[in-house]
Amino acid sequence: MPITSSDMPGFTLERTAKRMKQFFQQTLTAAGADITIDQWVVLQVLNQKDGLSQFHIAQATFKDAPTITRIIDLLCKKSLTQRTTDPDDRRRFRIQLTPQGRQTIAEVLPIIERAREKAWKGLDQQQMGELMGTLDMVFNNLSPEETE
Amino acid sequence: MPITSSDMPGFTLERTAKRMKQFFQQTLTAAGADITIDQWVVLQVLNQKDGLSQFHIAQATFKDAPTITRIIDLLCKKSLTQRTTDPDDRRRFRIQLTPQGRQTIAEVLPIIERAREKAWKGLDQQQMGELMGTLDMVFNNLSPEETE
DNA sequence: CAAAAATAATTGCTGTACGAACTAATTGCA
DNA sequence: TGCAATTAGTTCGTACAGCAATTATTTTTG
Repeated sequence: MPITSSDMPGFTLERTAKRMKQFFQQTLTAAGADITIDQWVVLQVLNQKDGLSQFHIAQATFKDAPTITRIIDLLCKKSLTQRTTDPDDRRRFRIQLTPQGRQTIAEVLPIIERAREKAWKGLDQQQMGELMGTLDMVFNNLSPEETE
Repeated sequence: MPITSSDMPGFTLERTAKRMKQFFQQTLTAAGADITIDQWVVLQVLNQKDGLSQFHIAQATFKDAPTITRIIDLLCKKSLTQRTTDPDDRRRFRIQLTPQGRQTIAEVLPIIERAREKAWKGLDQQQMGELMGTLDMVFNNLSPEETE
C-alpha cells in the first residue's frame, strides 16, 4: 500500500492549493517580475479600488493585519505603493498605487492571465463552476461563525 | 461592485485551503494538543509506516527537504519522534515514533476525525468525489513535468 | 580503483501566517 | 465632558515554504 493521504481531503485541498501558488510564483519569477503572488494579490485589489486602508485590504485578501503591514512595507520599499494618512481618521493609512505600481500591474497582468489559462486547461466551464461552488461552500461552512 | 476575486480561481482555491488549515489548527489548539497540523501530517505518515527517512517523509507529505528537517527537529524536541542513523546508508536517518508519539497520535486522531466530519458536512459522497477528482486533476496538470 | 556525479540532510535568507501584546487615535456611554 | 471600550496599525515570537548553497556519504563511470 503506497503512502498517500487519500483519506484526508483537507490534505488534497492544501496540496493542490500549494502547487497552484508555487506555479504562479514560478511563472512570475521566470518572467522577471520582482514580486510575490501575495504582493500581486494586494496590487490587484488596489487596482480595483485605490486608496483602501490596510484593514480593507486585509478583508479583501483574507489575510490578517500584520501580514498586510509587512506586504505593504515591501511594496512601499519597492515604490509600487505609498502610504498617505487618512485625514478623516488619523489611525488609518490610505494605500495608493504609484505610477510605477500601475506600470508593474500592466506588465504582470498578461503574464498572470496566460498562466491562469495554463493552470486550468482541461477543465470545462461546468467543471470549473462546480469546483468554485463547492470550494465556496466549504469556505462558508468553515467561516468562524459556523465553527464555534 | 464589491471587491472580490471571483475571476481568480486560484485565489478561491487558496482561500479555502487556508481556512481549512486554520480550522484544523484551531481545533487542535482548542483541544490542548501541543502540535501544528503540519506536524500532525508527519506523525500520520509515520503512523502508517514507521522508520521512514526524511526524504520519504518529504515525498509523502509533498513538503520540501528543509521543511521536513525543521518539522522533525521540533517533533524530536517534543520527544514525539527520534532520529536513528540508517546503518545501510549513513547519510540517512530513520525517523521513528516514540511511545509518547504514539500516544499523542491516539489522543489527537479522534479530534481530527470529528473536525473532518464538521468540515465536510453538507457535501454528499458524489460532490466529495468530484471535488477530489478535480483537485487531483489540477494538481497533476501543474506537476513540474507538465508545466515547463 | 579514483575522480565525478548524485543523493540525504542541513543551514541561511526572504516571505507569509497567526496569535499576543502594544501604541495611538476614535467612539460610546455615563 | 471624561473615562472606558474599540479600532487601525505595528511589533514580537514561532512556525511553515521555497530557493540556493554546503556537507557528508554513496554511486557512477572512466
